[in-house]
Amino acid sequence: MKNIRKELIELMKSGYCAPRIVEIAKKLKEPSTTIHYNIKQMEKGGEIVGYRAVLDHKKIEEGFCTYVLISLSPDEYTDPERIAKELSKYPQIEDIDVITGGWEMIIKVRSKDIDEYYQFVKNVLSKKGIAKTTSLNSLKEVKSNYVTL
Amino acid sequence: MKNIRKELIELMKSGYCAPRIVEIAKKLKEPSTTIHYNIKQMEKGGEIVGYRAVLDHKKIEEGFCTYVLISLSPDEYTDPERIAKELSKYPQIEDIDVITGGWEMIIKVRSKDIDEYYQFVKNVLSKKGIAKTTSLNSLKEVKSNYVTL
DNA sequence: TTTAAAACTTGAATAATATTCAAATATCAT
DNA sequence: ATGATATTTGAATATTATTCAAGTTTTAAA
Repeated sequence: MKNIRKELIELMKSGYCAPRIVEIAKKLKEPSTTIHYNIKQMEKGGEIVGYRAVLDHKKIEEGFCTYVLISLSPDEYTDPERIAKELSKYPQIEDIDVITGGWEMIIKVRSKDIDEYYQFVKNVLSKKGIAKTTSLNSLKEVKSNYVTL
Repeated sequence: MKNIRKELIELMKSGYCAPRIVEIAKKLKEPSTTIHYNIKQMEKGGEIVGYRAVLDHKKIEEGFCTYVLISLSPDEYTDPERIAKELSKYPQIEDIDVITGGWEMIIKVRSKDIDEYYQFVKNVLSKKGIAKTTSLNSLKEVKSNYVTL
């Protein structure tokens, strides 16, 4: 056995997928060439950024999901995007938003378990510029990526 | 013109997409039938829930993104999933998690603008059982769905 | 260690789908 | 109104997914 499934999942997490033009055409009762044309236009226009698989993270060793509210140190207030972009390279992070309210940033992190998450906190969230973090751990994922689980 | 693009987007938000088996096979340098077999197995096993388009919400009239921290009233503590499941039917909500910490639930909501969001708050977040909400508005989406924007 | 069942891999053939093309139609800007 | 640009569409072609059957590996139990 080759155990390529981890690699498969990594690839399909953010690409290597495509729209099903014929199925959409049937659903909307339009010619498939019309659907094709419109989708290509939306890709060119940037409305559609890509295509990906929706995964059940409990089943792929990523069952530990945390939302982290992040407070930056005062000297970073002027450019929260700098730290946000630095964080974006970590594959464990699914979402990053700069926000209003009592914190400057929120991120969504996926790890195998609390031990792996602790490693992530030590390695990534200890960066200078990050003053304080509040971890909100997911007890039950009810809806993810518009899909009710 | 038919303006089917809204419908296209709604369909592709949570389905009507598929993996690109030949591309994956080339990338991993494996026969496409092997990739096909393994992906089908992961679909049957539930690791892969579906396939969807990743969208630039700023460009599709959904530029207003809010994370809402939700406190439930004490009599709902025993079953936070009941309200979570009720909320899951609203198409504006991308994610719902029951969480630990100072709140019982977090949701991610997409709307056109603050007016539309206000309608959502009035219509949806006024449900009995929800005691208090804290809205964290996204000022800048840096990473979404594992894709850096 | 042997053995049989189950799971996985793979190439060849086929079925299904995406893409290209060209012509017709509709929309837009002036 | 009018020319330019964008969209729709069917037919032809190119590409890709799927099925199938045979071989191989892994697993579990004696």
